[in-house]
Amino acid sequence: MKQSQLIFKTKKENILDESINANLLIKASFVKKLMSGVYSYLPLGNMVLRNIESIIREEMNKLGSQEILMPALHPKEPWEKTKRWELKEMFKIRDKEYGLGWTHEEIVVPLAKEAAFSKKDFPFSLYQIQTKFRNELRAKSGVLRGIEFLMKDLYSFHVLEKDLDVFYEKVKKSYFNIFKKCGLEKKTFLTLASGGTFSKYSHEFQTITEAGEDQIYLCEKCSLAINKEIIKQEKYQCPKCKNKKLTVKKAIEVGNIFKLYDKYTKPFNFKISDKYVFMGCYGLGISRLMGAIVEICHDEKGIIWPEQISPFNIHLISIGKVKKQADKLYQVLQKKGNKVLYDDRDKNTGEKLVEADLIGLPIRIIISEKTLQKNCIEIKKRDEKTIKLQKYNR
RNA sequence: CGGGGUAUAGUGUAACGGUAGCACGAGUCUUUUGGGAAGAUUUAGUCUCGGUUCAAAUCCGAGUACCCCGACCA
Repeated sequence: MKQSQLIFKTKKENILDESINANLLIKASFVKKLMSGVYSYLPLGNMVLRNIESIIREEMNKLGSQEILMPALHPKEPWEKTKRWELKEMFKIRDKEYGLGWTHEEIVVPLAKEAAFSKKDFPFSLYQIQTKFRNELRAKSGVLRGIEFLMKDLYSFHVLEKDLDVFYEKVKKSYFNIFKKCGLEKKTFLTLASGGTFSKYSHEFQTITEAGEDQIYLCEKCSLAINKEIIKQEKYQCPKCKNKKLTVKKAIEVGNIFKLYDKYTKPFNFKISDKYVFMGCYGLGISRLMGAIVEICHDEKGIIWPEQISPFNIHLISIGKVKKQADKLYQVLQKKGNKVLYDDRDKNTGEKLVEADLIGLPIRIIISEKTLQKNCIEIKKRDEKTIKLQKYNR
């Protein structure tokens, strides 16, 4: 894509009173804040979301899960069955007869019940990538905590409890594959959290960052983390290896998985051979992941996108009067299968370089009169300081 | 949802109850072209509703929005 055609341009001014992710994403025009906790995703930001989605889809499909898309607009009745209609998370609209979905157990359980009648149908799982609405009265921290946000939610159904256990463990692994591709693997920890009334533990996936709103207690021995709720029950020791030296860190919860057992299959009377179906749910905040990536992957100059997340892999920048040669190089790079953002604008060099660092694509290629004199182009990785010259015959 | 604060142009700010100004940004043109360059020129604002007053950005009331602390959450 030619940068001259990018409608939303980077901003020079810093945004005050905002988190790092909001400042950088707004400044580089990946997002635009519409109101507190609600953002528009502009072309570059939208590309990032799509990239995160495709990483997730790949992993979900490996789990054998099938993708569906449920409505965001829900009727009151199923929520009354589970006694969750009155929870504060629900945005109620149209004389409070409809609600905007903040999770989808109430919709997916009746859906699954209609489809699965015999033991042969099990186990199975369904997932969706969809906009959720959650009536947080205090949205903050940029895209880390929206009242409207993009989420992947996966629901699994099992006749046997041990099948639920097996699937649950598979999801854990699959989530770590996702975090790895998102460049968050070193900072993201499996965290023990309360399972609510129906199981001892659930698991959160917490990414360590100063922007995080949670505190986790990290066991350096077995890299398990424990959240605030659990730490008191466990008397300040690691439940796994009994280590008492725990480090407190600020973190953001990017995912949460629960064994729900029959909590939601019971109210909807979803049974196979007279026993309630076992269920698990597995959430992953996609827009929140985007924010977490920015919080982790940036320097004082701007964002440093991990390869698989970046909207483009190459930022081609022309300096000076080399339009013909640069246009040609743009074509050549694309033909080799690269996704290229081509800064073809007639702008001051400094501005182009500063903007490139801000936007944060993994590889920067410069073509200028200077490099062409040596029959070269200049290649620099965003996360490295060294500049390499590479032979290039125009 | 509890507590506190703020509201003037895209952003940041100024104006005693008496002419809404400055800087940055953005647009156009020219020059410049290896780290947000220079000149010329243009653009745009008092959150909403009500009250007090000869006169309100300024004082008062209500609403709304935003920010901060807490609670909750992907």
